[in-house]
Amino acid sequence: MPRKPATTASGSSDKGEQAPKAGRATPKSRKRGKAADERAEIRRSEILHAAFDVFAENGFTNTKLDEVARRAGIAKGTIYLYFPDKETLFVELLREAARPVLGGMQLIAANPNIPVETVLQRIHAIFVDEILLTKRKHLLRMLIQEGPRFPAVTEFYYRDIVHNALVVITSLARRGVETGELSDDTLVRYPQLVMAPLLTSVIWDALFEDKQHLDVEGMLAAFRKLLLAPNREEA
Amino acid sequence: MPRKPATTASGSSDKGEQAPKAGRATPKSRKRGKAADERAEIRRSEILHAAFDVFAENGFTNTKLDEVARRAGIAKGTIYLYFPDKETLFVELLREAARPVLGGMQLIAANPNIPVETVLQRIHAIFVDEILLTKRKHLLRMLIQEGPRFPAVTEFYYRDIVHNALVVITSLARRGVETGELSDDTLVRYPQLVMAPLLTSVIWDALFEDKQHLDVEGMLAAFRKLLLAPNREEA
DNA sequence: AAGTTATGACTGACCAGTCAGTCATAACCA
DNA sequence: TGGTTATGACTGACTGGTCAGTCATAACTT
Repeated sequence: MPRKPATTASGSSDKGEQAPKAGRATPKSRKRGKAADERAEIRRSEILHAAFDVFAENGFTNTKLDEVARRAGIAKGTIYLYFPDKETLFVELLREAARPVLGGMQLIAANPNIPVETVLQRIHAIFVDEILLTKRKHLLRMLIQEGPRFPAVTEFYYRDIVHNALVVITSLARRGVETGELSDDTLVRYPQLVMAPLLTSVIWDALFEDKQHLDVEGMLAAFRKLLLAPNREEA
Repeated sequence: MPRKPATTASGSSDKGEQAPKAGRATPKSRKRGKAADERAEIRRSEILHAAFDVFAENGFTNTKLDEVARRAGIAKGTIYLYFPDKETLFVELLREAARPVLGGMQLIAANPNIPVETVLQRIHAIFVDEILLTKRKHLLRMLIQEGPRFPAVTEFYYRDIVHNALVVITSLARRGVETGELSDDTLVRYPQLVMAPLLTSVIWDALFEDKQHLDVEGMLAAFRKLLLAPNREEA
């Protein structure tokens, strides 16, 4: 919950002002040339980068903007030149973090006629490389917990990531059924299943990996085999 | 005038006392009869019940003990007569919440020689009934996010729930392999797979259910079929 | 110099945890 | 039994510390 503003009883200098809570707050570069614009963009991403680390480590509420500023090597006030408030910084961060996964997804979607097994493998690989092996896994955990508090975030993730992924998987599954690579229409009806072991991996990694190792690659491979194997005839 | 001095001889009875931060803090009912002990137990569970709701709705950090007190219909101070601090209240709550699942697990473990399919079905059913269809699903999401901050919690959950479940599933899988109900040893090597669609369901429910309905029972059934079906021969 | 960007001390809301004091009930007394 | 005292569960105003967001001022750019 965004804490109340500090309502300083200062001068009455509000005259319309910014529309409430509307995206970008980058220093208004009216006359700035590309040099300054570039610098601003760099600043912005420096802040996002620092924010990424801190949010991933501490979650939304436990992240202090003082800490973000410290890690970015700037003063706290500077953050507010680039983002209107903590929540927006958080949302932008999640948007940013989604990019590589989204990109990978689209890349896969653009390439039809590759064996179903290969595509599944690639989907799993993207997830492992871009999430499980990076700090993004912590953002994912955050999303799981905090998502409901930020409708804009879940909306974005559903529309731009989840829906896309499911479409890709579903059409893939359809093809698999037609070509006989898949034994039934389970994946067509429940494409979410493809992501299930991935989510499980992230959760296991965060909570229990120190107690018992989980061979994620192995599990994913075994899982794909389950999905594919139409029939396992003995010799 | 804030707070009278009036030095009542109240707090002069400390002699060793409990070690700091160690479990129970129930009002020391030394001479109280069962009536009072009972009342204390009721109070305790009233607090836990209120805390359950509030923690489930808001997560750890966003839960205000003032709110817990309000919902329990008591004063905030009273909470501290039963729990030493917020964290302990939280941990006890999670312990309490784990019981039914743990119980169901043990029940299943105690009954060997039931078809593998049935056992899997029961494991899924317990999870659905006791977690997905209750507010416990929110606690589970919380655990996913906050777990790493509370080692005592993950330790407890691993030892008492997860490990148990995996043992049950593993031995079940072994039996399945022997009897031929399972086509290979995937589940023996990766028993975590059984839980994967369940976790996915909880996450989907929290984030995307309002955007797209997921038929959990159907997905679980389809998934079990994948696990079992050793071969799907056409007629 | 004029305008833009950066700073960090400051403000006020917020909240976990405390403790002096209250009061219903139990225990004791005549 | 009726009256008195002791008990301790309960209360909620209060403290100390935290932190999002502000703004007067400084530093830099052009």
